[in-house]
Formats: sequence, C-alpha cells, structure tokens
Amino acid sequence: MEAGLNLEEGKKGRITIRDVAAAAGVSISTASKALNGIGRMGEETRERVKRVAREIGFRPNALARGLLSKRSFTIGLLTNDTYGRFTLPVMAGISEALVDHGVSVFLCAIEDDPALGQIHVEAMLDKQVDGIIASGKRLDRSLPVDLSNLPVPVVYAYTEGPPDSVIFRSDDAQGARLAVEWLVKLGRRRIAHITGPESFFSVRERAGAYAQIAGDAEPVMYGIWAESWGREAVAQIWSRSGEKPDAIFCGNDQIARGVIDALRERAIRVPEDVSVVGFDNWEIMAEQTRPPLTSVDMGLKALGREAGLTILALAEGKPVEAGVRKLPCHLVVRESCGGSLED
Amino acid sequence: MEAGLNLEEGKKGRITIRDVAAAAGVSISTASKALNGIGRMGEETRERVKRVAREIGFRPNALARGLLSKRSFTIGLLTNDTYGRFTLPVMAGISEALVDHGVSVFLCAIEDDPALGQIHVEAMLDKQVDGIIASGKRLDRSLPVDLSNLPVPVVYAYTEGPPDSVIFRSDDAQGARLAVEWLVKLGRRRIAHITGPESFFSVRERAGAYAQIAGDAEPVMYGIWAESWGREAVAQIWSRSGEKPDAIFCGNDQIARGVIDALRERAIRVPEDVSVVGFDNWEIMAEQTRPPLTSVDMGLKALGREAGLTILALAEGKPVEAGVRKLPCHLVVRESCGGSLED
DNA sequence: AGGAGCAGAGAAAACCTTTTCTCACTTGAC
DNA sequence: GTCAAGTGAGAAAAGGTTTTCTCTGCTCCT
Repeated sequence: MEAGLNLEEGKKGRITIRDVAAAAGVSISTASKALNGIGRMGEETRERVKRVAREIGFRPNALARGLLSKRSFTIGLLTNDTYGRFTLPVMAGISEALVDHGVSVFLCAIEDDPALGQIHVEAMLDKQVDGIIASGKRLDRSLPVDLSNLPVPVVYAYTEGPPDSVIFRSDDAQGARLAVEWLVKLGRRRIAHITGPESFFSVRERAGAYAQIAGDAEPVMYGIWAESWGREAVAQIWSRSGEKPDAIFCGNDQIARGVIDALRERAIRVPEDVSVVGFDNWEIMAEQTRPPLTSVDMGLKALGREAGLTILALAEGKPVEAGVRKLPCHLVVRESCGGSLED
Repeated sequence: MEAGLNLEEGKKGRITIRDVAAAAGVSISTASKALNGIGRMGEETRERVKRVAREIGFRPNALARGLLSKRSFTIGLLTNDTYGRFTLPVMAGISEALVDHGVSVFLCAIEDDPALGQIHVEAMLDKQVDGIIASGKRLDRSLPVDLSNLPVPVVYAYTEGPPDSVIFRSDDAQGARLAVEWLVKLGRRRIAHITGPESFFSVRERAGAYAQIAGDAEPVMYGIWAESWGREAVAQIWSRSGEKPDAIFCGNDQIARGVIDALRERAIRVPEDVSVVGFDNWEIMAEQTRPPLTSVDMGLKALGREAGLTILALAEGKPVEAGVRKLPCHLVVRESCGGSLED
C-alpha cells in the first residue's frame, strides 16, 4: 500500500490530484477520469483511485477546475437592503436551492452607493461568478448600478429590472386580496386600509386590490411605514364622526402594530371589535403584538429559490423566458382577526 | 493603432492578457509586468500597455491569479443566525473592511444543521477561501461544525470558539456599566434589571456589572427575550408592595419595549417617573418605542471590521495573537431616560 | 498468420496569469 | 577594439484540473 504512510504529506500545500495519481500508481489523467466517472479503464483501477482519493482526503481545487470549465460555481447577490429584512429570506432561499449544486453565494451589500456597487460588481466578475442576482427592498426601484451588458446572466429578485430581463416579485395584489377576502369571510363589512406612501408600487397594488373588494366605503389612508402612522391613523378614524370600521387591513406589520396599540389604548378589542391584518409577516414583529398578528407572507424564500434555480439554468446556457414572474403570497393566520384556517 | 478596431472581439470568452499583449504588440510577460508595475521596460512601453488594457476593458481573471498566488481574495462567513439580527451588522463591517483589499465574502447560513455546515465549509475550502469567519447569535454557543485543523485561518466573531483561537466579542459588562452609570448620573436610585434567561453568558455578564453598581436593592429578574416578559415583569414589580424602581435596565430592546408598553398602560410616565434603557440598539425597535429608547449598542459593525482585518492579516501570514478581544459598547441616547449626552 | 478493432492507460494541450530566467543589444571605460 | 555592465523584452515554467489525442497490447475474425 503506497497510500496511508503519511498523515501530513511532507510537502507544502493542499493535496492535489497529482498526489492521488502517485498514491494510486496511475497517471494524472487516469486519476481525473476515474474520479469523474468518465473515460475508459478497468473497473478495478477506477475503484482503487476512488478509494485512495478518499483515504488521503483529496478535494479538487475549484479554482483550477473553474479556470478550465469557465464555471466557478459561484454567484453574486447584490442588494441595497442593508437591514436585510427582505434580502435575508431571499438569500436563504437562494442558498437552499443552490447548495445542492455546489454553488456558493457572494453577498454584497452596497447601500445606495453607485461607486460601491460598481466595485462589487467588478470584483464579482473578476472572480468569474456564473451569474448575478440583484435584490432590493422595493419593487419599484432599481439598484444604483448598471447590470446590462454584463458577460454573465442577471436576474432580479424583489427589485426593479430593465424591460427584457427576468424579474421575480411577489404578487402584492393577490396578497392583498387574500387578506381582504379573509376579513370578508369572517363577516367584516367596513374594512379600512392604512398603508404606506402612495409612491410605492406595492402600496398602489395592494390598495387597488383592496378597493376592488372593499369598495370605497372607507378611503385608503396613505402615510409612512411606521408604527406612529398606524397610531395616528386610528386616531383620525376614531375622531371622525360616523360608523367605525370593523376591520383594518394594514400596509405592513409595523403599521399594524401601531394600529393594534392604538386600538388597545381606546379599549377597542382585537379581534372582537375590530379585526387587524398586516402585511410582510415579519415574524419578530407579528408574533410579539397583542394579539399575535395575522399577516400576509410574501414568500420571499420561495422567491429566492426560484431566482437561484433560474440563474443556475441561465448559467448552464439553458433558455429562460424573460419577463416578470409574480409569485403568490399566502396568509399566516394568528389571532388578530379571529377565525382559523379550518373555518 | 492595432487596438480599438473591435467593440466585441470576435472570439468567444472574456478579454485576456493575451489580447492585451497582442493589441499592444508586446509579449504576454511584458504585458503582465507592465500592468503590475514590476519588471524592467521602457516607460513608453509600460504606458502603452496600460492604455491598451484600459481601452479594451481588460480585467485579470482572479481564478488564474489565485491558482498561482494561492490567494483567492475570498473569505467565508459562516453563521447560524438565520434571522441576521447580529450577523448582518457584523457582515457589513467585514465587507466594509475588506472591499478595499479586493476581498469578497461568501455568506453561508447554516441554521443549526451540522451536515449543512460541513457541506458549506467544504465548498468554501474547495474554493480556496483565504480564511473563515465564524459568527453567531450567542456568545456562549459554538457553531455546530468543527473548524479546527482547517488549512486556512479562522476567527470567531460574536460566537464561542476554542481556547487558543482568535475571538472577538462585545464587552457586555462594560456596556451594562455604561447603561447603569448613565441612570445613576441622571439621579436614579432604585434601578431594576429585567433581562433574558440566566443560561446566557451575556445575561450573566450584564447582570454582574449591574449588580456591582446598583447593589441588590432590586433583585435581577430573569425571563425570556420577549416583550411579553417585559410586560409581565413590570406587572410583578408593581403588584409587589414597597417602593417602586425609578429606572429599569433591560436585557434587550424587545424586553424594554414590553416594559415601556406596560408602564404606559399603568399611566407611569417614561422618562419622568421611570427611566428605561435597553440593550442591542436594534434600531427598528428602539426608534419605534414611545418614547424612543435609549439603548446600548454593541458595536457589531466595528466588531466585524476588526474580524475582517484580522482574518486578512492571518491570510497574509502575519502573526496574530490568540485570545478573546472584547470590543467596547457605547450608549445611544434617545428619550427614554431623559437627559442628553451634553448634561 | 495477418489485420481489424478495442480495452486500458498515459502524454500533452488547454485554461490565464505571474515570475524567473535568458537573450540580444547598447553604452561606456580601458 | 574588447569587456563589463546595464537595459529592454521575450521564452518558459508553474499552478491544478480536464479533455483530447495517441500509444501499446490484446482478442477475435477470416
């Protein structure tokens, strides 16, 4: 047995295929073919090489391999979502989808700095990434960096992209319908909508879907993405004369939180008097409200998974149809509306 | 001018140094030396090569370069902090410190799955990372993966590591002192401490520092890391007979949030009647409380920066002293205590 | 027996860059 | 007019792997 007489092969550096070849008593080419399951050789030889490789702990150098194959099994994820509320679930989905294929992910947070973005893109290209996924915190804004005419494929996940690109985003209208229909199904008749700035595309989508079902008995209340706005909006509604809503559909979970707090301060019971539903299903927020918040989940992890599989397909040269793909939201039922999924 | 007659060099693939050499009418070696500012050659030649390279948009292939230099200018960040509350600031710091050096970061979220961790570590090693930074969500827990005896350096950032390793962590005792001394300075005399599970090292550190200053007039109240515990603890305190605290030092911002909510429900004014201070300075939480929460910031970004620079030094073969490095916390003053930094 | 065909395995090129070595030529000194 | 020293630039090897091509025997058929 030539192999096994060393735990720490004297020479410097990692174990290469050359060491495997020597230990197995074959040439480098034969070793390579044996390990990759290609080429012609005796079954006995192939097994011996494989065994030896395992014994001495050989792992192929991905750099060398990538140099030749022009595939680095690496992709870049570019995001301006510093806080990571949207990007992290997306990232988790991407990673989950790609780890099986041996692909690793460079994460680059570029804030909103075009120069920094440029630097990171160039660094990733230098490292021969197989593709780039652009991600953000807003569906109707682009990253501050030009990703057209890159030598690698690009897909966009939860961020705006150019017309002929592949874009994944949540179906906010469908998500809003889910929420409002749920309220209707629970018997609610006067449903208010307190949401973020009208300048946000998501806000308009959600408000549009809301209005289609709920009508215009209650006006949509646009504001900012903050608890304080939720509280203030409730104050406005309850200082008005006339009938009060029996349900409030909120543009995100922070607003919903403010709404719930304000309702409790007015001794209005949730969900008995008023049902509240949020958007984003930001667990750390939704689970800590009193009562826990029923909320629309945008399925960002699934979105990341799709984006990952798509960039992989593109990297492998498979054709992928361009266009916007809306992925469905789903409703996470907690206690702030009453009811349960079995009802 | 040989260069410039093509926007899209007919052949396939990216632009290599061979193209630069041809376009500049020199050999590959000369081109390389010119671009790297080494070797001997006429100043005119050097400038011409550089100019041509710029014109045709040459960028060296990092894979090829890494193959030779055995430096990939890539590091891995391993974390089990899925939610990213701790890892993201650390990551931002690392990235910020390393981008200037052309180093990119693989982010691998491994949940608490040892098998997944192993896969990611091996993938990173195959890709010849120059080093690995392990990070987590708890100072007294290790990642579920063995990082000893790796062929690359490892540093630990906000997670437990083996005795002879380089570990960066926040100085929680100092942070707690900062908070309590601030309360004392504002004239508070009965300071309570509502915090997380005693099993957490951070909790014991913070509680220890608290007790040293505040004494044992108020017992430390251990619970869970949730708003509900903050509310419940306040209920307990105010249902007891005897003098009530005039300040509450909370183990994290979520607890502080619950405390503030519970105090308001009792019509106890913050900060007039009771000062509240949190820990973590989790902005999205601290800024949305009423009033905004004064909180201890653990300086995770700086921690990441230090970890990044250290792994870089190790990768370059510079000696680095092993041991635990505690990085200082600082106090972010908002309104929940009264007072301002100028006082 | 002579050749076709095939099984098994190695040699060498290729990927792209860096670096060491070598070579040809010029200049200046004696 | 030689020699030494210096200048500018190219040839070649190295890094680890994959892949194509080539080579040597062997079997089997006629």
